[in-house]
Amino acid sequence: MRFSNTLIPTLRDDPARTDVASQRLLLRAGFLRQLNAGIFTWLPLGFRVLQKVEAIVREEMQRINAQEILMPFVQPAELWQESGRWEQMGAELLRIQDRHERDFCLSPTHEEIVTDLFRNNVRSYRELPCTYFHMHTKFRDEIRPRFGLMRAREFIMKDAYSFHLEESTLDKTYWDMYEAYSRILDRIGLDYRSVEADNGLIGGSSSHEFQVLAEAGEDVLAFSDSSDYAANIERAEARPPATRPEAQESMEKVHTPNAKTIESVADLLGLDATRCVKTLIVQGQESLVALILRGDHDLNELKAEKLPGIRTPFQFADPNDIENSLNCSIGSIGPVGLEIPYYVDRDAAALADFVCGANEDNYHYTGANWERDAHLQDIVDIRNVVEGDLEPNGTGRLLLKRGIEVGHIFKLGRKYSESMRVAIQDQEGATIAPAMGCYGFGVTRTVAAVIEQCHDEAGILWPESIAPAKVHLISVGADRSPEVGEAADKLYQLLQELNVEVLYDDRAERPGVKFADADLIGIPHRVVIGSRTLKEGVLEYRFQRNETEKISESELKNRVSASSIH
RNA sequence: CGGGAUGUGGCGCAGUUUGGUAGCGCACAUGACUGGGGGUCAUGUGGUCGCCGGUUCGAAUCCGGCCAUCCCGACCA
Repeated sequence: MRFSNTLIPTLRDDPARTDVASQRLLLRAGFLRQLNAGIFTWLPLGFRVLQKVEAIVREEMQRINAQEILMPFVQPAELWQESGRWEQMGAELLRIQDRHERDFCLSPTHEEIVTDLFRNNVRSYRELPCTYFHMHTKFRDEIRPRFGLMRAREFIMKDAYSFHLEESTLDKTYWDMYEAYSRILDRIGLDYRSVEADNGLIGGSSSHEFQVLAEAGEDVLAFSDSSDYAANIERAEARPPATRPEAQESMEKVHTPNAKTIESVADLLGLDATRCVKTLIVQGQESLVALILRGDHDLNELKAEKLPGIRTPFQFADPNDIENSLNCSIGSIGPVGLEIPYYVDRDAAALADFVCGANEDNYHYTGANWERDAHLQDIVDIRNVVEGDLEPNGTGRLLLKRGIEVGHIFKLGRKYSESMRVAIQDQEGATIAPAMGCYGFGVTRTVAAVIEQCHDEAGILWPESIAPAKVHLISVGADRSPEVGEAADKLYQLLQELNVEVLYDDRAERPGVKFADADLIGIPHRVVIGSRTLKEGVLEYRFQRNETEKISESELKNRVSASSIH
């Protein structure tokens, strides 16, 4: 690949309004261009990286005997109506019509198509279990595309789907997939964690996300400092607190003018927020419902949404409705004498002598105690864990980190096979709907995740596994010294003969420009040929941002081929 | 959808308050000098100022409408 013959429009300045490293560097280094909100063109260098990621994913899918197919991007509405998702999906599903005014959608995922494929073509239990995958463009009309590739509307995902007669094989495929994802990320060279994840509305018994650790990540993950426990904060749990201490104080009503937040109440009373209780009012199915948490804790809406009697989707109550039914405003609510049903978080339930709203504006109680002053039932876990919490089994403490979700595997169960009437006969001739698993891996997002983890001030630092080329060959001063040009051409030739991918910067640019572009592009091995080193009969070599060395041509072969084993 | 911002050559920006017919840096082209970390000088090319309408003798600038992109909140690979 000759630089002079390749579209690599590097930018001297940072593009405007890009505060995520991956987006900034992909644009600056000439890998990617944005066409529209969340829609991108991959330029030659970027496309090569993409293909490398795809190749690794493909190999690992083949290793676990998944069969590669390619399903359509434009899909008829009928299948989506059959599964019920045509109605459920909302605006995220981009709907279009053909010339006959028939409804179609751009595929955000392929459960319907693969299920239809399966029911029309697989007849016997003997063919199960089986797994199909493809790597294809997806379109999700995200409410807010952002962070470049990390939340694009059009993106490439590897999605795999498995079909099973019995749970045991689903379980096996699930863990095969788990191993495959781990291998993919190991091979790329990413620092990642697999975490227990929320299954969302799909349900099922098990779900894991593969999260690449990065500050720019949109997810928060909780890890134990001394065990394997790791979970998305959406579902992470802390060990429940020990038993509640005995009541010491008697309850008193105190005047707390204008103290409407936990912080201001705690300040006013000279107490820590951990001694207070906060009462949030949300929409229930029949009436308003209160959720009671310790003052310093945050509500986890996903956990709350799953409680009986809470309306889905989760919604906080309207402040006017609260005033009307409780006769006091949001900052003054508390469990004592509260006339609507309530749930108490485990940590709030373990408090004694606490402070809470008096259900009367500008008043709070101090020294309140459960059972004596407010009834206590429905003790639940509805808070987000915080750093330092004990992990669920109590052996270590939780740490929080941010991550980019690049993979998600889960067991679908029979949601699609039942709604779409898939029937397979088992050995006894009984007709059953197969269990399914689905396994997504964000290919384009992974490219962004790699850059988030592998870059410095000067540019990208590609791991060798997915770098657009192995060697960046730079000629310096070839335009006025023909020997330099000849030597560089010759080395370019040689490397190609050795099957080493090389980007050859043969432009008549000043050295500074070439070096700056090379730093930006981030190909791991850099070789410079100029009149100085040519005279000495050596090559100037640098690996990533290491010190420059002078090495021989045969040594270069060693360095480059040694690194190709991974 | 709610809140905030921005749209001016390929990129980054000024000009808008106070209307007078578009400018700077980079990039690009040509030439000279220079020659190992984005060099210097000279001469050039390139813009319906997001779109539509209005006010005005005259609009990038004022008014109205629309569109797009970006940032903060709910979605997800």
